[in-house]
Amino acid sequence: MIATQSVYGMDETPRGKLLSAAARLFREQGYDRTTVRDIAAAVGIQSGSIFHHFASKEDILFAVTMEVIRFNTERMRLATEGVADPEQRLRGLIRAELQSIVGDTREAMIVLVRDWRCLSAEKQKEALAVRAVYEGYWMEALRDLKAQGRLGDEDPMVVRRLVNGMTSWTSNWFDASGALDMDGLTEVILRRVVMPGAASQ
Amino acid sequence: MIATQSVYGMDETPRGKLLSAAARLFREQGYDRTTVRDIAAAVGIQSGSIFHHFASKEDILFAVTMEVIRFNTERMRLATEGVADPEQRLRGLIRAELQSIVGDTREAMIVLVRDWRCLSAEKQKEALAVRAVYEGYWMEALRDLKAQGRLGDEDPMVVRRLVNGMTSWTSNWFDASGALDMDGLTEVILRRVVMPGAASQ
Amino acid sequence: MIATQSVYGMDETPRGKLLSAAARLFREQGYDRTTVRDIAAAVGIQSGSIFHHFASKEDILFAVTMEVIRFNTERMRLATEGVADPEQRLRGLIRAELQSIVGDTREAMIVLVRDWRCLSAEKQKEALAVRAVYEGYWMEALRDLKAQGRLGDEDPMVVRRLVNGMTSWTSNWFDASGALDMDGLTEVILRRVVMPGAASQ
Amino acid sequence: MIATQSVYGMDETPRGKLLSAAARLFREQGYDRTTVRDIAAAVGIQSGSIFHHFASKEDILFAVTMEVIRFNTERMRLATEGVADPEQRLRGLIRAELQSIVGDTREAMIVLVRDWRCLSAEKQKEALAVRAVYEGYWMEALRDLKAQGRLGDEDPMVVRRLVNGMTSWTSNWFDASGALDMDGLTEVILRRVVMPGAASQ
DNA sequence: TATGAATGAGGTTTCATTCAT
DNA sequence: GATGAATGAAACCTCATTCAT
Repeated sequence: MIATQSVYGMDETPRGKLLSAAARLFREQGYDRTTVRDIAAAVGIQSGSIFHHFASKEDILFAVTMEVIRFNTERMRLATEGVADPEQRLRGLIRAELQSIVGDTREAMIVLVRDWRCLSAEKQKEALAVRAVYEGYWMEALRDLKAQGRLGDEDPMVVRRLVNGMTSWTSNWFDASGALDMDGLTEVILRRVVMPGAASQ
Repeated sequence: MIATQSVYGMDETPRGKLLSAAARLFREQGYDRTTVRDIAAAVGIQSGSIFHHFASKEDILFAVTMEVIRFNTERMRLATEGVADPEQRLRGLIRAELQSIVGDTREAMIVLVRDWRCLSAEKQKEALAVRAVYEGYWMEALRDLKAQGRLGDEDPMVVRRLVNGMTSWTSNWFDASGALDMDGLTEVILRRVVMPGAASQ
Repeated sequence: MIATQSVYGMDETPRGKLLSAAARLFREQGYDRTTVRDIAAAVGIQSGSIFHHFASKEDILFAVTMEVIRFNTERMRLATEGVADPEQRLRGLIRAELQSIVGDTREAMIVLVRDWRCLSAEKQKEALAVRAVYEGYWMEALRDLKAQGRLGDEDPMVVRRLVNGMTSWTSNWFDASGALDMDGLTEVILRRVVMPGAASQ
Repeated sequence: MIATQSVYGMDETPRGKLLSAAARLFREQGYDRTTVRDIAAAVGIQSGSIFHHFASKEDILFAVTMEVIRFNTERMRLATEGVADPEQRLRGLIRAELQSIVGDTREAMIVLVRDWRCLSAEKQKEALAVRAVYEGYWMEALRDLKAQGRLGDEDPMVVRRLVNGMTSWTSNWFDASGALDMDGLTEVILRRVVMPGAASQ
């Protein structure tokens, strides 16, 4: 269930190495405080050379954003495809979203949320279009769950937002080496969503 | 239950007006992208004059941070004081935290979360010390609730973090003019925490 | 007849000193090859300080352009006002234009012609509007001269352009310390315009 | 009388295409604002490949300069050879110079005048040496004309410079599709030079 | 010959902060 | 307290040129 391949485009090419380094630096220092010299130094080239790969600093942020959205959208697809039971699908989505936020794409996800506003309006729009597919997987599972009466009276959209809040916030506190592991946390969050007494898979 | 007084220190004094303007600008543009000239212009003075009120730009961010933490800590105190039933206390805390995030201290709360890292390590530490009181109210209520068996098997600390995620994230989506109002949302969140079948207020 | 006051705006203020230095450097090296550091160094300030006086490097070029157009337009006005005879007016205009090109505003005039294209389209338009008054003095004199039959069959507009070519080009060859002085050259050019046998002043 | 062959060296070879493209771009944007990438893109190669044809960017400007000087010097030779009457020779020279400035070598001639200073002192000297032949044709004709008394008291050298100004400036205003064509303009300029009452062709 | 990634110096501009008035 | 010119470090980005392939 856990994606093990590396993020698309963050490979061993010069461009891929730049993206990985940029994601890490953006996460550590924030987009505005990371200089192109920082990024260049992290991969061992001169700052001017960056502009053979990206048109501007913002373009690097955009690339990081798009790669991580695409990668995690694909992860959501894999987490739900062929799974009939909506609760099971929801479990997969929560688990996958946690994985993206505290696991392999951790750096880029934090950047995505925090430095979103550093993208121009056009680029935000472009990224949102891709992001819509991602949210589609969630809404489909939650609506199915509601149809089965396992969401009580709650609005699936509101539930999605509350879950999104719970998962996003884990970047501020979750410690993989602590007592609670990712599977355990997945179940805790799932219990916040699915009605306990209700019928199941 | 809703605090109506203005945030301490964000009054009609020159200093207070600077803080209000800074909070708004920081929220709109981010701390790094807001210049001291922007802030000065917003209150009708010259940029050099700001340094008669604050030692540095970072000091303005720190002041905004401290004011909002102190103000909201006081709000938590008021929301719980004299309330015996832990569920009722929790309801008050959720309601108050939502108020702080999407209501009167909205601007500063977003800044607090997003631009936290722009504070020096020392200032972060100082702010965290004050913040501890705030978190104390939450943990007390949750532990009492657990003692009553109304939290199931969940770890109160984990629950607090999930709730914090849910409330914080509302800044990204909650619309006060929508179908769901703040009291309604309070109940939805409360239901994610308190066991349904269990005895109550 | 010769203007002796200094060019408006190129005075002893910081801004004025910057404009004089910029005009000289632009003339010597061209606009593109002159750096703001060059200009700043020429007046003994740091490069960043330039931007308290001008919004951009192009703005400096624009200021030089506008000052010299305004100054020389005023010079044309003085050269013709109260002079009834059109040949005499034309003599004054030629003399004044030579003065502007090889005399006191020499630096800026060369810049005006050569680096004109470095101005944005909007700024070019704005400068041209002011320049129109300048050309008005010429056309008025030449049309009066034609009405007196002292221009033969020539089109006054074409004559103006040929004169403008002759005067502008002097910046490439005229040597004030040579055998031909400015008054002498004025007469030579005037003879290229006014029909010899015709009646005169 | 009008040269119809293309400028030497600006042929269909890679080098020739580069020179044509460079002349056009230099004219449109100025030498300093034209990048080697612009030039390379205009002929469909990569910027690095330019340096197989020219040692440096300045070398391209120098080549454009030399080609156009050589080509127009040859045009002057053809315009005067075998013509005995000096006025007739002068007419040919004016016509040929206009042709070079507003006709076939328009782009390069504007560059020659405007970006002359972008050449190193050595290259300027080398180009001037070739240019001397060109000016020789003019001085010969004007001295002969003076010897015939058809230049009045004017200094032939000064007259040459005034004519040069008139012809050069046409690049700023002459419109081949206007009422005045190149032959008409030739006569207007010629009348500025040759004494009217004097004997002629 | 052609490519295209890389260089590295240098360009314009920004901006928090200082300080004489 | 307020001003506003000045600082000076540092930011993003450009671009002629090189060179391994």
